[in-house]
Amino acid sequence: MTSPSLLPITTTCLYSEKFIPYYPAMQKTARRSQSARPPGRPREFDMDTALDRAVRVFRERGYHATSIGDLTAAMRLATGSIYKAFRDKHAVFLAAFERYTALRQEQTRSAAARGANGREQVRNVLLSYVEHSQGSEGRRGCLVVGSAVELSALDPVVGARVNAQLKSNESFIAGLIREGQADGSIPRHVAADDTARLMICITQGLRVVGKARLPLDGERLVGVAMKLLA
Amino acid sequence: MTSPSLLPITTTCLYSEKFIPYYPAMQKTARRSQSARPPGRPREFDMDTALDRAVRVFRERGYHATSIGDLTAAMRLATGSIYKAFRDKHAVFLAAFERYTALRQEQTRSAAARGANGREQVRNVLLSYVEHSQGSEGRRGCLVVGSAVELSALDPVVGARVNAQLKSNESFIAGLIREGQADGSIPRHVAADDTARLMICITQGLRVVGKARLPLDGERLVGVAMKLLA
DNA sequence: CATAATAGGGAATAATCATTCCCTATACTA
DNA sequence: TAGTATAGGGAATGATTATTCCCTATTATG
Repeated sequence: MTSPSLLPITTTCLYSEKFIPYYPAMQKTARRSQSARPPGRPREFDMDTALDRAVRVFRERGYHATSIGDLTAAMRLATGSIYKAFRDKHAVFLAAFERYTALRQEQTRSAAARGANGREQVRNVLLSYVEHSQGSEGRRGCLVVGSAVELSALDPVVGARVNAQLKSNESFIAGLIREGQADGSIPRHVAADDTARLMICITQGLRVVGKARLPLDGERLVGVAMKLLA
Repeated sequence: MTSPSLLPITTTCLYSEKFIPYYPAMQKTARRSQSARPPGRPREFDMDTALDRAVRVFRERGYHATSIGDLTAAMRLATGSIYKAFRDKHAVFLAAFERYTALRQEQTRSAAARGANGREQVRNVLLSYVEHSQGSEGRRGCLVVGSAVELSALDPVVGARVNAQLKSNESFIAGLIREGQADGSIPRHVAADDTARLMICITQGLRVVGKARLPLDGERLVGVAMKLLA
């Protein structure tokens, strides 16, 4: 969100050597504009917008079925330009993954924030997941689930990222449960960690089921799921 | 299981024109051995064993990342032989999918059968899913989940199969819940269909989480999940 | 026993893919 | 204003892919 996405596409690969936090490009361009000559045609390119479009393609087609041609079309960047901004296809994917998780995390946190107490916050998170797993958005799929299934086992870099993301989501939910126990909206005897892990299974499962076009009724499903907090 | 897997690899593509139930090869070879001349070298090939090996590769690598080379190595069949037995890679995948779901269905039903009443049967099904989602078996992944995520959206044939499989699993669980309500082990007020759909989400989510190498404790997770039948 | 038919294999092919290379138009510097 | 560095583009490349084609060893039949 608060990222400097307006950047020129440099000659040396910008994104992802070891994939430093968000955009290592920042430091690089900053450093260059001091010491060396300024660039030729800085036609301010919105890399976040391009990445959003890459996210969309990767969500729909997965990693292997997405060709560089698909990416050039979606990102509106020529082949050479993609390879100047990213080391390779894998680096584009990693940047898209990072972008996707950042956006999703924000959506989930803000859904939680709309709840008055811990219980309501968990409920809102689950409802948000159902909504995102439904309809056209659901059919587009989740990049975390997609990466877990398609790449996790054979790509250690993606595997680690998926694992970290799931753990982060899980501890977020566990935190909400503990909040609920503190504010009295969730009984003390609820096992926060086990329940959070099961809820992560539910959220990830919702994405699978939504992608397979089974209809999902938020009120009904979450109504049943809230029994887990009884 | 009860399928005639010992078959020669015929000249005309055996499996999957429109993918007739299990092995259309049966009728074909039978018909030929009557009218025309008998074959050259019928070195009884166990196609089910070959398919099991294909299943393994597809589960580990997914569809797109599995090359014909991977399949020849795994199935111990030369390129030409694969293309004599199947129309194309897609047909191999469909046959592997069918084989996988048949085996899994059997495992799930027999897990359920070990329960004394409806409640115990649901419990056993969930426990069975956790076990299969764990460890090396879990990391190998589920072909239904993999197909849902990687192919469902763009491949209508696979999409329909995945959808049907999920619905079948769901109605199996709904049936168990209703049995439990009949035998008194599950309260009447439990919404069978909604609960079954949520449980399908749990099972599919377990496969995602298991593939991402999060540890899964069967007793704890299922213990929490059984609250859904309260 | 000779013959014909074909199962199974693997080299050849054609398409597609990721990646590299180089060109051109631009805009800042000197 | 002339010079130059380079952003962005797109053709060329080499690797990999799915698929086809054809060869060979085998065996039931006449």
